[in-house]
Amino acid sequence: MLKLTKKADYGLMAMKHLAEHVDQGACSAKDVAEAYGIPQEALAKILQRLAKVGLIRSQHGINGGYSLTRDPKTISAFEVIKAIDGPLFITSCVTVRGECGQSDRCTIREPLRKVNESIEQVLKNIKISQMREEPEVIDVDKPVEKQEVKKPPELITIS
Amino acid sequence: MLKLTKKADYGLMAMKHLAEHVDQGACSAKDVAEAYGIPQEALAKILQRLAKVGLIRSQHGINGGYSLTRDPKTISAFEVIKAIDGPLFITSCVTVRGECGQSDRCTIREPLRKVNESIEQVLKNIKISQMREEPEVIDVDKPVEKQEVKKPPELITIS
DNA sequence: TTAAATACGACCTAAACAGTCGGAGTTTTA
DNA sequence: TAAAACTCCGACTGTTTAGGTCGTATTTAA
Repeated sequence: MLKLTKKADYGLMAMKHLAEHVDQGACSAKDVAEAYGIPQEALAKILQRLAKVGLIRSQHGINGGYSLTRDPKTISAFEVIKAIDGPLFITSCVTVRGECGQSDRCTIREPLRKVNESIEQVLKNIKISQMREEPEVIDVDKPVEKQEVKKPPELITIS
Repeated sequence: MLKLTKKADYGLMAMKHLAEHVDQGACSAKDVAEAYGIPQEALAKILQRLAKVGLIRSQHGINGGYSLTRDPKTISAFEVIKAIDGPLFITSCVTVRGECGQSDRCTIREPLRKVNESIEQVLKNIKISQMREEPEVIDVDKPVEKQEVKKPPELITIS
């Protein structure tokens, strides 16, 4: 279905939360979990993985928690997702060795690899600091004309 | 993990196969399955779904099978994947109604929706007729300098 | 020392994925 | 025209994986 896991979702939310609270020291997993209604233990495990790869640092004990190690402007969604879900491949065929389980000549491997690269670039280009909820409300019942015209700089090309 | 299902993989392979054999009438599910080592019945079901949405037409009886209904230049990977796996959303939050199960204010919904749109565009821009295996061999052991510079027109921007 | 927090592993449940089976519908051919 | 050969079609079943829970150990500040 080509969708992100919930863990990755949670991780992105947590990273954004940490980015918005850099001034007030570390945030505990409990705080973040309660803020968004995420199961505490599940989030804790995610934060541990983010800490393991160095995206955030952990602080034990009272008033401990997690805090960013870098400027949120420099942290991409790709890094976060990769840390949580592992390397993301659009298809099971596309591995490092490029071995297709079923057939020797899966004829669509190379084109899909390019698509994969494109998606990686999209995710690499969006930073934690950019992830702000726009106040725009999208009403699906009353079709607004301008709704789809609002993103001229969003330009995608594939060779 | 953000990966395609095998069914979508199979579907794309089959569509490409049909595109390459438009001149010789319909191809049976058996033929396609044997050509790529795909379980026959599994592929049959996929082809059925593609037929249901009108991307291909089915023909019963001897010498029957499936054939494209449109020019492969006009069929995008997005259409095929959507027909097989259903509407693809990068995150479980992003539904039509935009309701996040856990929390009322999942603060990353809008940014991820944009990413989702970008990925859709990538998949819409690649057509079945374009999916050809390039002869270029990528050797991961011997790092080639030019390897990453080979795609200047592959340009992606996100606002 | 105690309370509050992370760290880490094992375990369980539910849902989606991957594949299989028998049945229904067409076309051919004798 | 009727049976046989070939194909599509839809329901069904195992297996994997994601998502979440629990328990315990470790660290730190008050």
